[in-house]
Order: sequence, then C-alpha cells, then structure tokens
Amino acid sequence: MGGHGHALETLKETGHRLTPQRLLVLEAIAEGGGHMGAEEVLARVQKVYPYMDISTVYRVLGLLEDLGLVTHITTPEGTRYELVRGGERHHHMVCRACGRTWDMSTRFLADLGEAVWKEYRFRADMAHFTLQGICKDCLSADNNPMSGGETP
Amino acid sequence: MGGHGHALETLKETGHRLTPQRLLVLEAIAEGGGHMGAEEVLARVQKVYPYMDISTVYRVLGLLEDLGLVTHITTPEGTRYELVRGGERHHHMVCRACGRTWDMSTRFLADLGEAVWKEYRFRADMAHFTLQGICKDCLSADNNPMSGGETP
DNA sequence: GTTCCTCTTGCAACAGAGTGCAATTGCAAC
DNA sequence: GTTGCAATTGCACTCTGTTGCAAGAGGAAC
Repeated sequence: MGGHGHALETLKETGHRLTPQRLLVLEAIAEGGGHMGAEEVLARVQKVYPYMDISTVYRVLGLLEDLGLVTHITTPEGTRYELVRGGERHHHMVCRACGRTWDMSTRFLADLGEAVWKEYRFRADMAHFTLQGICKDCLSADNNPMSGGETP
Repeated sequence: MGGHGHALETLKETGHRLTPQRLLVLEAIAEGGGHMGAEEVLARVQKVYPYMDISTVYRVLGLLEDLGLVTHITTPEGTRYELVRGGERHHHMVCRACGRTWDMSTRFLADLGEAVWKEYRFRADMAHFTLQGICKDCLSADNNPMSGGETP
C-alpha cells in the first residue's frame, strides 16, 4: 500500500484508534506525494468513502501533525500538508508569482535560530517555517524589480 | 490628534479620498500603539462611528498597507496591524506561550535573505516576517523542554 | 459473541478574512 | 452653492478553518 511506513504503529502506540478515516487520510497524503491542501485530501478520500467530512480531515491532519507524522506549511494559496518521511527534514520557499514550493536546507534556519537565541534568548520554532518571495524562474521570466528592495 | 504624521498627505498625494472611515482607522491604530487585530480596530472606530463595517476596516488597512503607512504580521492569535513609523524598521518574534510580540533587528533576516539568494537564487520577501517560538520570560517561568528539539 | 465505555465522527453552526455589487459620497469643476 | 461622476462604503455572501454536540463505533474485558 501507500508509503506511510510506521504511521499505524505510532497511532496505536500513542493510544489512538485505528479508524478507516485515519487510514484513508494517511493513504491520501502518502499517495499525493507533494504538498496537498485539506480540500484535496478530502476529494481523494471521498473517491473511496463519500461520507468523509472536511472537519474530520482537519482533525485527523491535526492529530497526525501532533504525532509528528505530517507537517503543514502556509502558502499564499492556503495551508498545505505533507507526510514527514524519515530523516529528510527541510524547510520551504513559496514563490509569490507562480505559487510553486521549493525545498530549502535546514542549515540556513539553524543559523538564524542560533543568532536569535544568542541575541534575545528567544527560542525560535522553525517547524512550520516558510519563506515567501520570487523564485529564480519567475525572476528571469519577467525582470521583476520588486518594489521596496527588501534584499540588498 | 493621533500620531499618524504624514499619513493624510500621503493619501491625498496618491489620489485617494480623505473619508471619515479612513481617518478613524488611522486614528485607531495610531492611538492603539502596539499591534492590533482588525476586530479591535473596528471596536475602537465604532465607539465614534457605530456604522463602521468590518469589511471597510479590512479594505482601509489594505490600502494603508499598500501605501506603506501600515504593516501587518501573522501571529497564532491572528493577523495584527501596526503603524509604520519613520525609519524604525524591525521584524517580529511572537511567543507561543504568552502571545506577546517582540521586536527583532532586521540584521538577522538580511543575513538569511542573502544566504538563500546565493544558494538558490530565490529572492525572499521579508516584509511580513514573523518568527514563532518561546520568549525568555516563558522559558524561565516553566522550564519548557520544547519537544522536537528544533534549535541545536 | 456481547457488553460497555470512551474516543471519534458527521453535521451544523461559527469566526476571521475577503469580494461583488448597488447605493452613497468626496470633491473637482462649474 | 450645485452638479456630476468615479471612488468608496455597507451589505450580503463566499471561502477556509474550527468548534459544540449528539450519534456512532473501536476495541478491551468478559
């Protein structure tokens, strides 16, 4: 089946029930691969189980996220969910122009987190970090001058 | 009156009308000082002008933001607006525990933006950047171990 | 296989944010 | 002081995400 590895065990071990709705949500995001919206998860599940409700999708995604099986990022197009696959941690860059999501190494944020900790004793939580901006494709496509000049 | 300096001139210069609703929103955020939600702006305005509508608040805040007179940040408690006061640019750190907002020097993000540009040719937009985490007060209050260990 | 109890679900209702449109109004020209 | 008209407002509605609650179901104990 899907690619949701040890997810079922994690659910049982933490004392949660193995309901069809949870299995279906897990399968949907595993098959979907990339970053999916709640509405897309709902659509996929409803192909198999038409009674699925959007509120259940949100609750199941929330639970899976609490268990560390799923993460979400916030894009201008709304919240997107993705399966956490062992080890391959990364952050995201979302292009304001084309809407695509790019992966970013954790290295950059580790540096930022450390700097902020040293200066302010603020323990930054990078879990759902998303950088907004313009990707290289869109930059070269139209020579966008980006009013405001945020980057030196 | 309030502390909204050259805001009125900016509105006129850019060919926008000086409506009572706009003046009231401007006064509200100027008097409010810190970071206010749209609902709080509405409440303040309605003390003087009870017919004010929430959609107008959003549209006026959007306009003021386009003109660079106001910025918004996104916190776990929702979107917050603040008056842009000459020169003193900064970013924000929001504490997940107490909800307070702290200012952060632009320096840290400038470094991040440059690093990401060099590596990925992604032009990051830091305008509405907000770092989430736990502030030093809440860290010392209860010795929160922060499951997940995001900061090394 | 039944029973029981708590966890989950589906539904409906709600909150925050934003949009389309007809009615209203600021204000420039007279 | 009037007039005219585009910019703006208020209302109703949409869209995403969340919550309260009664009905339903997983699964441990028997």
